Amino acid sequence: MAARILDAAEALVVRFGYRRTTVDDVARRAGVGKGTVYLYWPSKLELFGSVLTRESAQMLAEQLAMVKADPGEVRLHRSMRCTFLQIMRRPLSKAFATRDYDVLGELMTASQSGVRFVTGKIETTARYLAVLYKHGLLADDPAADPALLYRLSAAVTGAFLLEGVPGMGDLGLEDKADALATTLRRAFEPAAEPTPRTLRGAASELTELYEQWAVELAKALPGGDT
Amino acid sequence: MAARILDAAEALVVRFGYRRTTVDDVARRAGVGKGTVYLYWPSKLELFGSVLTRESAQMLAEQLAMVKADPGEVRLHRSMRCTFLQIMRRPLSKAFATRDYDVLGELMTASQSGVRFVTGKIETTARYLAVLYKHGLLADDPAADPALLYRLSAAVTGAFLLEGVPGMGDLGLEDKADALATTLRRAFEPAAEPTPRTLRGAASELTELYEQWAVELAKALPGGDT
DNA sequence: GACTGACCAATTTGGTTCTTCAGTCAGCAT
DNA sequence: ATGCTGACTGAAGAACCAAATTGGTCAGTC
Repeated sequence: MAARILDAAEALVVRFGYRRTTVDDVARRAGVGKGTVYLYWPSKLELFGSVLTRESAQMLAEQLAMVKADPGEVRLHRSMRCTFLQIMRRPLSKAFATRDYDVLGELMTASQSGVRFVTGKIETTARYLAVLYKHGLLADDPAADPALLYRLSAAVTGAFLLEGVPGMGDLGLEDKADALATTLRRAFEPAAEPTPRTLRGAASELTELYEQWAVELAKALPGGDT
Repeated sequence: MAARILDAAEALVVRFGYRRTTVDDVARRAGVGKGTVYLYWPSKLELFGSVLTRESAQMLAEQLAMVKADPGEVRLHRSMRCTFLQIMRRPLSKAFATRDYDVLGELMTASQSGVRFVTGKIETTARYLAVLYKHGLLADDPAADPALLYRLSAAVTGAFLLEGVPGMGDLGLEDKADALATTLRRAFEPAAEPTPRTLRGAASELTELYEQWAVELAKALPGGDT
């Protein structure tokens, strides 16, 4: 039930944007009464926050599968390359990452959902970086260098926000992802290639971290849906 | 006279933003009639475009002075560090770089001024990069790698646009500039330190490029002012 | 001949009414 | 009871229009 409502909300917000999507529309499309929506979420904002949360849970699951298939995927530049492509291919996440106010409206600025979603992401990124460093996959110690997280955020943010600028974007999406990967590998990773053993070690530890995070995300959603 | 009008326009736009600043206000503050403004500029948009152009001319002059004082300043990470600080310390340029729509309004999106200003900057950056590469100060050949300019834009853009995001900005301005410099040095420059001789060579060539550009910017301004 | 400010068309603003929508809750169906 | 619904309400927003501003012009002044 909750999942059906989320499906409806997602489809509508992608098509019409947050502001122009009414709770009534969502309920009708899901084939339930409006009151039912409020049985699961306290407000419109939190409903759409859940849509975002579900998207990020789906992306996390993809990421997890890729790491399991190839431990090399844990490396910062590989992981971020993949994340970049995932986000850019999902209209909602792309709207969020590129700060598309027309689509997300207040959902972007509201202190709930939107921002909490990002701060959660940042916090987990910090833990991810700590693990990478422990396994020698990061050039600098994130614990010793408070600016590291800022540097990484800036480097990644640029790739997303340059998207909205015309004239600069005549590269394919894959090319842009490669560009981001190159920058990250050189700016944040050690010069030497890691051994397969190292990668497996980091992968197993990160798998656990990801799975914990997946559980946390699932807990934030009403019902036990995908 | 043109300079006095530009001074007035600059002061007012910093304080009230483009939309809330009227041409009448500017004229009155400059102590001239409104018609006089239209003797120098064909429209409000171009008047404020000139304000932006003058700012960038001033920054270019500063940059030039620094390169003359220390040829090491031509290195990409040093140059961009300095540019970052210059822009962030000037309210107008900062508003432009951080896409502050409240201050710049249509001045940002209009096909004149704003955008032409940026495309000019990008074009010159391409020439700047070619010179750096020729002198061995850049890891990759910008002519052979069309994504290089994109990579650089993304890396720099991130530093500027992260500014508007709360929670991430608890570093000092200098720290952020250092962070940008670190990322750029590692991601775009050769690992080896350049020799003083190399730097002097690049500096003299770039000085010429900068001076050419300064002339071009001055030509775009009415009158022969600062 | 350099400069001005009253003037005009076009946009913006302020105020008012009418509509829509987020959120609630009494009641229906099962 | 229990799970769900959709009519209801106040508040926010759209639509409308008259009045005020403002970008740009040009006949006239110094």
